[in-house]
Amino acid sequence: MTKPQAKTKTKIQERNSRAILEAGLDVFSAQGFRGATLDQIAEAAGLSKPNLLYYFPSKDAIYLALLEQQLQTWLYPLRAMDPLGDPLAEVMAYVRRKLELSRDFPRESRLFANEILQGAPRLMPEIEGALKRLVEEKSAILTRWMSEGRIARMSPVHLIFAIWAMTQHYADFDVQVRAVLGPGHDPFAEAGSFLEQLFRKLLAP
Amino acid sequence: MTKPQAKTKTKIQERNSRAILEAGLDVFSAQGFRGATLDQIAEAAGLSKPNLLYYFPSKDAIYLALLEQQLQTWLYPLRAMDPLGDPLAEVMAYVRRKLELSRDFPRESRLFANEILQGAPRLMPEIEGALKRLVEEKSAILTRWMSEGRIARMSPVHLIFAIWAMTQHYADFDVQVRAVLGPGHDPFAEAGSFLEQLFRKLLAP
DNA sequence: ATTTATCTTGACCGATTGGTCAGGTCGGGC
DNA sequence: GCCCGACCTGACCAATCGGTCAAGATAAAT
Repeated sequence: MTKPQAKTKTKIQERNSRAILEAGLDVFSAQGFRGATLDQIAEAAGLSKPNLLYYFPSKDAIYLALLEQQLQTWLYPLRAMDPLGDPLAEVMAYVRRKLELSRDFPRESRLFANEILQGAPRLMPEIEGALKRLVEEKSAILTRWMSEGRIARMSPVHLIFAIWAMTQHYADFDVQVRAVLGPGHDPFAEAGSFLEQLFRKLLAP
Repeated sequence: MTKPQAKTKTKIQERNSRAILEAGLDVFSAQGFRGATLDQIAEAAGLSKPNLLYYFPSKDAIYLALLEQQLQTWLYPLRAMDPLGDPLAEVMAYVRRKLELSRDFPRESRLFANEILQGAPRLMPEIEGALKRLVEEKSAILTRWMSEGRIARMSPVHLIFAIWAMTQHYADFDVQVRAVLGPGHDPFAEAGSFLEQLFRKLLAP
């Protein structure tokens, strides 16, 4: 009777919802929220606009569903940093995983970049809440490792910022990176060994 | 008889063109090209929309004028890197100047970030031309310094990318940086000493 | 086979978009 | 005072925006 619910989805609901989110990711990540249009998303999803609005009540709902859906994936690598592991190995693994995310999910990276660039109007609660707590938790671990002399002493939060900045740069500014490098380069492979070198040197006590 | 030309501007032309570009910078940097509207720009400039279009023929023209106007300022710090100077001091000075640009001109930084995020449709010629040549020129200098053993050996282009990524991060993702740091922090001051430490250690031969 | 809930669409709506235009106002030179 | 070009505006336009709706097509359950 009512609009499709999350529970007990039919095959068609499953397929079309997925197609809409996939199309929305394409369009929102490339144009930002305001720049994207329902017509673009509908066409990319292979649906008519009214049919698209049969599955999601509004443009806003699609966008919010995308942000929510991708946030956990995006934070996972930092969550995975193990307080019991070897400090250098843990940080390097984080850098590597974050760069892999940039390489394999550049649209998701640009989706967040667009949102934050425009003041994070819809993501601010998550940033001030879950993200801030996660950074504080991992900062405490980094600080402990530093005071134990296992990695060099520095601001742990700005270390995390540096990892974010440099890995996401290769996703968000991909066209600039490729244009400046010119043909015959593999940006992500080169970035991998460059960042390996950079952080290994930086973290050495 | 014709529309106002660049040459022999009247006082009013001077004042209104400036107000439009200032307002356009505000709106375009906050909303991106597609998200910005002429009404928003006109209101921010204190002009009516038809009057705004008396000074610039189109939305596109305002946007292009802004990109062009700011590009030189944005590239200047890299241009200023002196091949005859002390390698470490020159690179550190570049980092410092780039961070100052992020601090003092965050709107300009976000304007470019928005443009490149969306595939640099209007800036690609400049990126492939002037910017690429500039990076190649400075990369050659960095490479020479490295082979002379004056700074550590690494990919010079990715070193430049790292400087861009980390300094612009503090402008483009300002709201995230402040939200995660919480109150009682001066992001740019902290970033200054963090980046000083990072690059000094990285560049040490 | 018929009912019933799910799925899909063309036509449409008011609001907003970038942009036009005819005509009005203003200020400085004569 | 008058004139002329620079400056400014209300009214308007076609296109596009996010979203609605009634009715038709399709599939699933009985």
